[in-house]
Order: sequence, then C-alpha cells, then structure tokens
Amino acid sequence: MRRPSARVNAALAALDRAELRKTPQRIAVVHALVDDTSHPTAQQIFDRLRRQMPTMSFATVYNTLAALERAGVCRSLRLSHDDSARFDPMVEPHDHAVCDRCGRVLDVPRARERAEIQEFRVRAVERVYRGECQQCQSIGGS
Amino acid sequence: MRRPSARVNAALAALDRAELRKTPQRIAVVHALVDDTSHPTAQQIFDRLRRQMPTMSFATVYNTLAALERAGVCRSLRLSHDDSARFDPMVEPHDHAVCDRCGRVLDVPRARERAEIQEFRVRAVERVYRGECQQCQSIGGS
DNA sequence: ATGAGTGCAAATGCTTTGCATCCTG
DNA sequence: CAGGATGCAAAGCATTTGCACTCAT
Repeated sequence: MRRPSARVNAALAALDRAELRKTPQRIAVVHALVDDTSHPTAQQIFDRLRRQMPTMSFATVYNTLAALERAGVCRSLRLSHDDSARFDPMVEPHDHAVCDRCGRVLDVPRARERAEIQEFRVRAVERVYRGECQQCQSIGGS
Repeated sequence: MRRPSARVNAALAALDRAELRKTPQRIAVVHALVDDTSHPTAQQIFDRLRRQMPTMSFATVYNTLAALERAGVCRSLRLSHDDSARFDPMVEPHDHAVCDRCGRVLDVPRARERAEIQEFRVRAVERVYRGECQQCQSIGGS
C-alpha cells in the first residue's frame, strides 16, 4: 500500500455503486490490493492484512475479493494449472506474461503488446476468446 | 471414441518414446481422449471409461492424464476460475474460445484466428505470454 | 524378484458455506 | 431491530499421495 491513490478512491466509489458497505475490512482489502501489481493470492493479501488487523478472517478476504470482483474493482486470474487464484486490480483490458520458472505475473498493456515484454523471453502465447457460442446465441436471452 | 485413428497410433508411439508401459488403462484413456474435441475433464473421462472398465480408478485417470501430458500427448487447460482442469488432445499451438453461458470450449487454429470464430460472438480476448522473466534469465540455468 | 502401474482410501489445499454474533442504519 | 457483514469452524471439491497388491518383464 502506498499513499491514498486515485485508484483507492475509484474503488471505494465502485463499492458505493454496488451498494456494498465500506467496512473497515473491505477498505483494508482495497488498500492492500489496489496499487499492487504483483497479482497476489488471497492468502498473500490475508497475511499482509492480518498484521494490521489481527481479527481479519480468511473468509472475509475471500468474500471481499469476490465482492470487489463483482463490483468491477479487480479481476481474478487462474494462470497456471497448479496455482491458486490471483487478483489483479488493473481492470482495463490487458494481457499477462507468466514466468515459467518463478511464477511471476507481469501486466502487458494492450497498446504495447510485444514491445512491452522485450525483457521477457516468450516461449509460447495462449489466447482465450470469451463470448457466446453459436448455440447459445440462437437461444437468445440476456 | 471413433475407429482407431492416426492420432491413437501417434499417442501410443509417444508412450513408447516416454518409456511408459502401454497398459490397458492407459490405452483406454488414450482412446477416450485422443479424438475428443470437447475438452473433457478428468471426471468426464473417468465416467466414460468406468462403463467399459469397471475397475478403472479415478487416481489412475489422473495419473495417466498427467503422464500423457508429460509425454506430449495432451495439454491441460484451466480456462475459467471455477472450472476443473480440461484436457486437450490437440497439442499443436492453437487458441480457445470459451462460451460464457454454457462453458463450451472450442479450438481456434492459429492460421485462422478470428476468421474461424465467426460464429462465436467475441466479448473479450485474453492473452498469456509464457516464458522467462528478466530476473530468471539473468540467473541462467536449464 | 524387480519395478512400474493400479486401485483404494486417506490426505491435501484452495475455496465456499453455515451460523452465531456484531454493527450500522 | 432488521439486514448486511464478520469471524470462526466445518464442509466441499478437485487433485494428489501412500501403500499394498498385481502383473509383466
């Protein structure tokens, strides 16, 4: 956590919009997450917060992260088969570079694509298109 | 499973190369997986095989799928946060389209990219670059 | 008989849930 | 005081592991 940033305020505003109470626990999670580019796991966030708020429970961290995701404040990522979920406060569309050796996850802004990851030695690229398949389109609905 | 295909033979050859015994269980898993484009989970493969081989155990399916992955016969995918691992017998580089509504996973060959998924309404694209970060490169090693 | 492979069950690890309690409005 | 939120513990799943047994070399 750095100084109160614009991102913190935007996140708290998103909580309002989602009609979620700004409890001390949620504010703490927001502070811990919102300026963190390391893509922490729920466990890492919990460990960090526990120091400053010893009553914080693991379940609250999980529930809060899920709430924040629903409120559009963060996204959860499952980038490797054997890793737990990681949380990314950068909600603008962007990509990720995952290190095979240390597991580090780097953000790759869309505008730069390959340029941004010059220092990253790319072995493979995986693309996932998300959307609606033909069958589901024809069914219609929301 | 269809008629014995070229893919089956290639997979069995890969087992040889990896010095893995071609046991009835492994052959059954190969047959169940290798011509299946639906990206089944281990559970789905197990359910299917259990019918024709009632002694087949879940652990064997898991272990066999991991062995097949190491042998280069298939890849495991974790495409959504809440889904279990899916197995893809198509090992050539390609991408995936995931339906938000039904969870269906479609293969998207590299050559075609967007053209191939005309009938799929794309909401978002996610890219993952896999490789080695700068720090790990400088450490060197294998 | 040696060692890989299997099958069962138990263990593990991440995540979710139930529920009593606590606030806050 | 009503409903949302928290904290704890327990439950759920998917996946992995330990171990005794089997089977092919």
